[in-house]
Amino acid sequence: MSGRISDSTVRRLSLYLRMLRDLERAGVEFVSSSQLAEPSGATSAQVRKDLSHFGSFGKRGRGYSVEGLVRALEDILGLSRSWRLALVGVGKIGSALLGYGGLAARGFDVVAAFDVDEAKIGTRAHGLRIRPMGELRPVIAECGAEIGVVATPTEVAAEVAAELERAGVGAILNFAPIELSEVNGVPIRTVDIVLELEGLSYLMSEAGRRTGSDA
Amino acid sequence: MSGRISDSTVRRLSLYLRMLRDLERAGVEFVSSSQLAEPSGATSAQVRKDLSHFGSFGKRGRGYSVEGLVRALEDILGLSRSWRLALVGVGKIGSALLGYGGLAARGFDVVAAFDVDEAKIGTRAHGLRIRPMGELRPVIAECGAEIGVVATPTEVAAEVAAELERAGVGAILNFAPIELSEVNGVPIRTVDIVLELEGLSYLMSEAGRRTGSDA
DNA sequence: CTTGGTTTGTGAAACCTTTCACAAGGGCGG
DNA sequence: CCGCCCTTGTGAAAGGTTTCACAAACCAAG
Repeated sequence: MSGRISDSTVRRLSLYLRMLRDLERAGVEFVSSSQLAEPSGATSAQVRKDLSHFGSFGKRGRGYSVEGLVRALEDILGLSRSWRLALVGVGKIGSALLGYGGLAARGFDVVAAFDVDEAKIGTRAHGLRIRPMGELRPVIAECGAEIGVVATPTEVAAEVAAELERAGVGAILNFAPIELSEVNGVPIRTVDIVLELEGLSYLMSEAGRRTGSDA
Repeated sequence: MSGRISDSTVRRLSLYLRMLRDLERAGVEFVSSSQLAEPSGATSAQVRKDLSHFGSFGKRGRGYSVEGLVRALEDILGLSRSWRLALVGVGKIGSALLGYGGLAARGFDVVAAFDVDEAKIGTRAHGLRIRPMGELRPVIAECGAEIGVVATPTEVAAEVAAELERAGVGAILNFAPIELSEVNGVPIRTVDIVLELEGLSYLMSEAGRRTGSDA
């Protein structure tokens, strides 16, 4: 067991955990790998392989204890604790994040928000005071935020990410449509809506080319 | 050349195109695969392989014509036209999308918006009238939207996606934290912020385990 | 026209992920 | 306690993606 775990495996673990929590709430006690596989579009073998990287959690002939596996996955994914987020850029996307209750509900608390806009600084957005960029380092140090969120215009995203790293965050979530390069081992995930739309555009064009070209 | 193109290849093509457009704006005429590779974190060989699936676009010894490759990639990705989006759910995320100019700037126009909330229906958000869910089918048919955007609560996301499919969209972008299964060949991309954060949580916990466990 | 420096396009190799298939183990009814 | 059915955990096989490495092609200079 163990080794380097692929991104896709970790993604699936999150999906398994989601389903397991639903099952736990529903009072189910045991679940099989094939039941677990269904909602994430995986196969039962994949579920078992994914889990086998971390240990042996099931009972042969019986399946997995829902409660046991929930705890195990929370441990593996680092979700038995909550994480503090520092948001940079309180524009459209930043505000939406602040107002999105789903984050706090899943253990991701936005504890600080920053912006360059003088008009916004000092005001409150969803109960959080917006601070000037100059305070980024001390405030992050003080409140102990572990994850930085970049919700700024593209032009300054790289600079902001670097500043967040210097401020000591352990990971960065980026919403700007730019590929930020991970440095100092601080992992970065980019959520790029335009990229997703372009992927769909490709698939639709491709489909059109296949069915429509022989007219 | 050609065959089934992987998701990751298509993602990279989008990134190449972004860089190429910058270069075109800057007046650069030729670019090599290694220059093109840098910002997306790919290798020069990967750039060449990615492009080779679609044809032969470069000149040996010289590189790629920036303008030529921009046009070629726009064609491949289906971006020489613009696409119409129909948004379902004008809550936090939906509003942020409506207000985000980056979409229209890149050829993705939101042409219709729907919600169940009686208080919102009939009002305007960023210049677009919000319509009741009951009008979804006729309105989508009328305005010819090709892409449906699901920005609803998780509980109704699957139902909404199915309804969008029935209304005739060719692809779906989903913001609800649920894995929607593609049916009838209508591709679905999910943007799942919590999943990304959990991925970061895993990496940070892993890093902590490695460096911190031998204390 | 020839030579030298450069970069593409591409098979082959290396690497990584997913699927297969089955032995090993566990529970339950009798 | 025994035998049957079920499901896990896992090597091996298959399938896919990335990297390597080099011949073929192009440009420019002489």
